[in-house]
Amino acid sequence: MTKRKKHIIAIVDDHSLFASSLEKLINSFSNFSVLFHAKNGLELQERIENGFLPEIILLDINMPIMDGFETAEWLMLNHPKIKTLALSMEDDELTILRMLRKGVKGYLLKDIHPEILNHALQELMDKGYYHSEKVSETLLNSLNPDEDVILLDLKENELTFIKLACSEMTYKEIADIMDLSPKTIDGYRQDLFRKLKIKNRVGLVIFALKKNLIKL
Amino acid sequence: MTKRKKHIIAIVDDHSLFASSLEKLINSFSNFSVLFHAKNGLELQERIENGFLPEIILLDINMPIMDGFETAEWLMLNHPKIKTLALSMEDDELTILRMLRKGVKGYLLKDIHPEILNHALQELMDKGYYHSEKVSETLLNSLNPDEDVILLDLKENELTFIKLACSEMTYKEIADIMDLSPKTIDGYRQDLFRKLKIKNRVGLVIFALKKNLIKL
DNA sequence: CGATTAAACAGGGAAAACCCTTTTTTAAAA
DNA sequence: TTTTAAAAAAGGGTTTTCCCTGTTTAATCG
Repeated sequence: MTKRKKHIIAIVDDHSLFASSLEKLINSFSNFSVLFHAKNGLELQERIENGFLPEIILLDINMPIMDGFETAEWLMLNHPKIKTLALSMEDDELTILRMLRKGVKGYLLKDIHPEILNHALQELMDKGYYHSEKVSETLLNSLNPDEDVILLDLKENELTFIKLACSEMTYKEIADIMDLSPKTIDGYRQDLFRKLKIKNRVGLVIFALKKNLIKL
Repeated sequence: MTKRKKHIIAIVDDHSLFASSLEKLINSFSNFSVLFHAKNGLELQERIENGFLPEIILLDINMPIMDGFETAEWLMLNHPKIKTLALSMEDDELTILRMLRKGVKGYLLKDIHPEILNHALQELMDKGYYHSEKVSETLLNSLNPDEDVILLDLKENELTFIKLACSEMTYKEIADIMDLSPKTIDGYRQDLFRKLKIKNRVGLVIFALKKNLIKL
C-alpha cells in the first residue's frame, strides 16, 4: 500500500498478440508497468544495450532466432540483477530444470489466472522467486537428484527416442523415422536402461510420463 | 433464499471419523441436515426399512460387508426416488462408470472443499445430478464409447493383469504372482490386445493410464 | 446327466526386445 | 595431421513378447 514507483517489466515473446494483451494486463496492475516487449532474445539484447533496462523480464521459451534458454543464459551472465521469470506452456521437468539452471528466478505456466500473475510478480520482488503451483509440484515430485542429472544430460536424439518409444512403434520403425540404424537405436535403449536402472520399455514410458516428457 | 425444510441426508461410510465430521459439516449448511449414518449398505437397509427415509444418500464405495456398488444397485431397485451421491477417493474411470451404471446421481471425490460440497448438494437437488470437476473431466476424456464397454466388461483377473503389466515385470513373473500359467497370462494379453486394438505392451500402459487404472 | 460356455492352459513358431562387446565413423582438439 | 572422444553401427546371442490355433478344465444349466 506504500506509494512508490512501479516496477519496470519487459516482455519477450514472439507471439505479439499475447505480448500486447499481457502488457495491457500488467499496466493495469498498481505496482508494475511494461517498458517494452521484444520478439526474441536478440531484440531484447538490442533494447537493453540501448539503455532500456527493466527490473523484471517475462521470458517465453520457444522463440525463433534466440530462444529462452540462450536469452536466460545471456541475462544471467550480463545482467544478473534483472529478475527473469520464465513464462511458457511447457510443463515438462526437463524444460523447467534447464531454465532454472540458466538462472531464472521463477517459472510460470501460461495458463495462469490474471490475479495470479500479479501475485507472482509481487512475490518475485518480495521473496526473489516464484513458481507456478504445477511447477512447484513437478519439482517436488522429483525426489531423485540423480534422475535430474540424467534428465539434464539427455541428448536431443535420446529425448526423441524416448518420446517415440512411448508409442506403439517397434524399435525398427523408430530407427526408420529417426533415420538411424536399428543398432544405433538399440544403443540408445541400452544406454538409457542402464542410466535409468530400468528393465524394459515399460520403465521408459513411466519415466517419460513422470517427467512430463510426453502427454497422454 | 426461500425458507423451507432442510433436505434430509444419510451418510454411508465405514470410516466413522470421516462420517461424523462430514455430518457436522453438513448440519452447518442451511439447506441440509443429516438424519443418520451407517457403516455399510446392510446397516443402511435396516435403517431405511425401519422407516428412516433420507432424500439424499452420500455413499462411500469401499466398505466391508455390503459395498457401494451393491448398495447403489439396491437403492436403484428399491428406492429410486432417493438421490444417491457416490463419495469416494477412487478416481479411475472404471469405478466411476460402474457406479453411474448403478444409478448414482453424482460422483464426488473425497478431497473436495467444504464449500463445494454444499454447492454439490444444492445442484443435486436443483438439477438432479452433480459430478466433481475431475470426474466430469474423466468422463469427457472418454470419447470412445467402445472403450467404455470394454472397460466395464473387464474381468477381475484381466484388470489385475493390466495393472501388473504396467510394471517392469515380465509376463512370466506376472503369471507367478497371479498364480496362473504363463499361457493363461498370454491369453489375457492376446485378448486385450485384440479388444483394445493395441500392438504391444506400451499400448496397454497408455490405456491403463488414460483410464486412471494405475497412478504414476 | 449330457450340453454349453467361459476360463485356463498348451504347442509351436516368428518377431521383437534385450544385452554384451567391438568396430567404424565423425567431429573436434591438440 | 595425428590424437581423442563421442556418436553411430554392427556382430551375435538369449530372452521375452507376440500371435495363431487347439485342447483341457470348471462351472452352469436345461
